[in-house]
Amino acid sequence: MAAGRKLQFDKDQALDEAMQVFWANGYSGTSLNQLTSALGINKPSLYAAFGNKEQLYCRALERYGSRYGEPRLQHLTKPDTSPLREGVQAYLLAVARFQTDPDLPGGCFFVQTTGEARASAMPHPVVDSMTTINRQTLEKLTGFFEREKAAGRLDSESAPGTLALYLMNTLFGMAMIARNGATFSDLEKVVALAIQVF
Amino acid sequence: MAAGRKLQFDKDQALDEAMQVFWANGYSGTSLNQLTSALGINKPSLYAAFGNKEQLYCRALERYGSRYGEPRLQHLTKPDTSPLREGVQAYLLAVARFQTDPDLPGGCFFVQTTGEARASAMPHPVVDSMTTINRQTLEKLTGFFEREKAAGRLDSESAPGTLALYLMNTLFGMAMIARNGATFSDLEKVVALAIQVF
DNA sequence: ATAATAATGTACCGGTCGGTACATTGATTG
DNA sequence: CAATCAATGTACCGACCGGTACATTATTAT
Repeated sequence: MAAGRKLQFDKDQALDEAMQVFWANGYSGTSLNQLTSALGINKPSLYAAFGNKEQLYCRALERYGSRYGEPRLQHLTKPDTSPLREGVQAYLLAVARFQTDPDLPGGCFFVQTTGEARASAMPHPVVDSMTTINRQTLEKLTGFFEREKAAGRLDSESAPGTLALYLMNTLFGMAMIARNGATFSDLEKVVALAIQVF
Repeated sequence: MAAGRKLQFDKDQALDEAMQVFWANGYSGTSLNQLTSALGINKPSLYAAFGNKEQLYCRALERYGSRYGEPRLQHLTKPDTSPLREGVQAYLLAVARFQTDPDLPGGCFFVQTTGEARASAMPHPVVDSMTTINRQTLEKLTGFFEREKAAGRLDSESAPGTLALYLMNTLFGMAMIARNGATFSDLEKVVALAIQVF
């Protein structure tokens, strides 16, 4: 083992905390003092562990994707035998769950970042990272509908890309009305209507 | 006429500029220097005309509502004889037009503000104002569906409040995917699917 | 003309921003 | 036991933040 003093905080836990602070307050709405007091460490420790504010934000984005984004996507592909509409419904409801979780900042960190991405105060690497994430998400959803269509389980005449865009629109909308205070029950009603399209 | 030097800028025009700067960069992402250079005036003039940053933001919200929000709402009620679905379509497409206008910051200023409203850096009066606007919008949409239902032009079995929430969800979603770079053509496809619910 | 009034330009205020230098503390290696 | 090395706490940096004091410039009323 390397010599020297040990880390006096849990790096993963600190990253989770930072993610929530950024999620709640945005990039330019979050100060280093907010971060250090939320993480319970001081600035030199934060900089030694994560680089700087911009790099910490990018790592928080990655953490959010692996912790909240990707796990829910599995609802789409898991039950291959059930109707398409049920898979989409399960996916949307799973997303609605954590978007309205009272222990979380509300909505979706990706959507928050997308909204802030055109601000001049947002560093370009963060914008690029967010753009890539959104493009990949749309591609994943498009691929899902393409496979469903090839399998003959897609009644709609719409193109897979169009269905993916509509689903993305629904997801983004849910994030914002959750941010505005909508409850899980509210989102349930929205989902019930939204899946009629499929 | 009152004595004293004349205003050397157009107040309405300056408010429009300020609205766009806030719309593009958010509350905490916008600095006074950005505002003064965009409006072409200096700080004392800005403060004499609009109070402070917080009050200017609230006036920008009002301006946005009267300039972009309310005019589009009339698409819902104007053609009382046409099918409900066509009215909703006309409304959504009119919204999609300015959300993707290349001369505007993209998306919806109200949605941007809603996303930032839970940030600790956001002044409470702004949050209250935004909360009221969103509540009133939902009430207007609910009232629309209630009247349509009373007139027997509503096929859906869903409650007016639920339909209003779904419409709001669609509007918020459109704002975010427009913010993410979606074109009017993209939003057209989303609208075509979204109105199938009605 | 001159007094009164209102908007402008400049220069500045205390406070906070993101980021860091440096000395100290604690753990490992020999 | 030093000697070494990494993480911490403190104290600070220049830059920018929102906001304002004050003198100057225009404009109107007397």
